[in-house]
Amino acid sequence: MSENELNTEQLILIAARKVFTHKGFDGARMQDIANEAGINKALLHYYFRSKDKLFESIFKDVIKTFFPQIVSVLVADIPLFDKIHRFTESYIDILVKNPDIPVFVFHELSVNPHRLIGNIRETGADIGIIGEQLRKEAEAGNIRPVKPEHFIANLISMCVFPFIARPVLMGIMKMDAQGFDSFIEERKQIVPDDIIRSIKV
Amino acid sequence: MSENELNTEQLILIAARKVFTHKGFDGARMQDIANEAGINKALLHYYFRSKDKLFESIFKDVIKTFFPQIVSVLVADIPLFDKIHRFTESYIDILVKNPDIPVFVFHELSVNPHRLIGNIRETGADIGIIGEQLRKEAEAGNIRPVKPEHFIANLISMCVFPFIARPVLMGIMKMDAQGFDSFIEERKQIVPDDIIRSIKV
DNA sequence: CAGTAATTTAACCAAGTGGTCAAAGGTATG
DNA sequence: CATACCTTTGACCACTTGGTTAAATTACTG
Repeated sequence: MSENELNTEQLILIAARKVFTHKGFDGARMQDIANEAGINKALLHYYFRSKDKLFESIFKDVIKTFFPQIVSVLVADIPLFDKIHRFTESYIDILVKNPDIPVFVFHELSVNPHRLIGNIRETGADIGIIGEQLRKEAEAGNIRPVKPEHFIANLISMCVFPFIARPVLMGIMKMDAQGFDSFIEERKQIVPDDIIRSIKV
Repeated sequence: MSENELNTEQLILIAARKVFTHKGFDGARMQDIANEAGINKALLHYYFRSKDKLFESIFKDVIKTFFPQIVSVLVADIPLFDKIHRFTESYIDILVKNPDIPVFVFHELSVNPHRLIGNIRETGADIGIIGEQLRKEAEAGNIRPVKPEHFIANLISMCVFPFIARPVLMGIMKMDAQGFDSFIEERKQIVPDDIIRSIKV
């Protein structure tokens, strides 16, 4: 077997991720996933015992590949304004490659909070470091004092929301798919600029 | 019959809205809705022919009661900075009363864009007026020139996103339900302030 | 109050769902 | 080649689903 050939388990995971993120847990059919993977439905139960178990694998995987990439920039030891620029750019890049993830995650979290919230907690995301950085910059007189909760909420909101509201934004702004892509590309500059303008003294 | 007594059709609509917005179309069961309304399942099909038809009623209704309230402020003939404050306050107020609506709408739109996008188009939301206002304010030297698409995207993002990401934000910011409410209340001031700071000359 | 129409119900149905299982096919090891 | 083990499959099952229907109940109307 060649190196780049995928084994059945990987094949299932890829197919399941595609179907679950597109249709959600309730909308996804085991048969859909089997078809997408080009295998028999019973094989899904052979590798993963149930739909729930399979879903949990996917959800865990999505969270574990998403959050750390984002958090790593936020807690990095680099100047604040650099950090804001880098965060925006890398976050939007990830989202361009995975545009369905936000709606998927937030919907599942909303429908089933108690069961899935643990996966978020486990990531150990912490705003302590960025809070400290904001405090120091304010003390040094580089920015005005800001609450880290709102700073982070603003930053993440402006990056993620357009991907969640894509069809609505395309509607009210009369953009086609290509127009939306340019719009997103522009935001890599606009978002950090506006954020920095809003915190500068 | 007293005035405040609801007829069966209204009863169904209220129950259906609750179940659909909580569980989504795929997760909602006709039996759930019947139970919630305290009626027989067959009655749902008597008043609304199918699950699809019932859902469409709810979705249309949600869109029609949501969008106009938001757009009306955006196109009102009031000074820009007032408008930003009023928009934020009224939008957040609506969201506090209907916290599940954003995730519901965006998920359904994401799972079934072709079928539902018409409901958005019909609202006739238009950013022309606010675009014009921004242009004039920039000409008058009150703000710097900004692209209306990004201005609106920023404004809406910062208002709506916290409601979409509520469980995640509560997790990383270590807030309980009450803490989240205060956080949202704070944003009525923070969001317009930050937006205005970002566009002032 | 009779009779007609609108409303509500319980029982039922066909299709689709997640899940099981025994058997077949494949692969490594002695 | 035999044997044991892992992988894959088609057929199947119990249960849930949206939806139907005929009968029962209620409301309206002359």
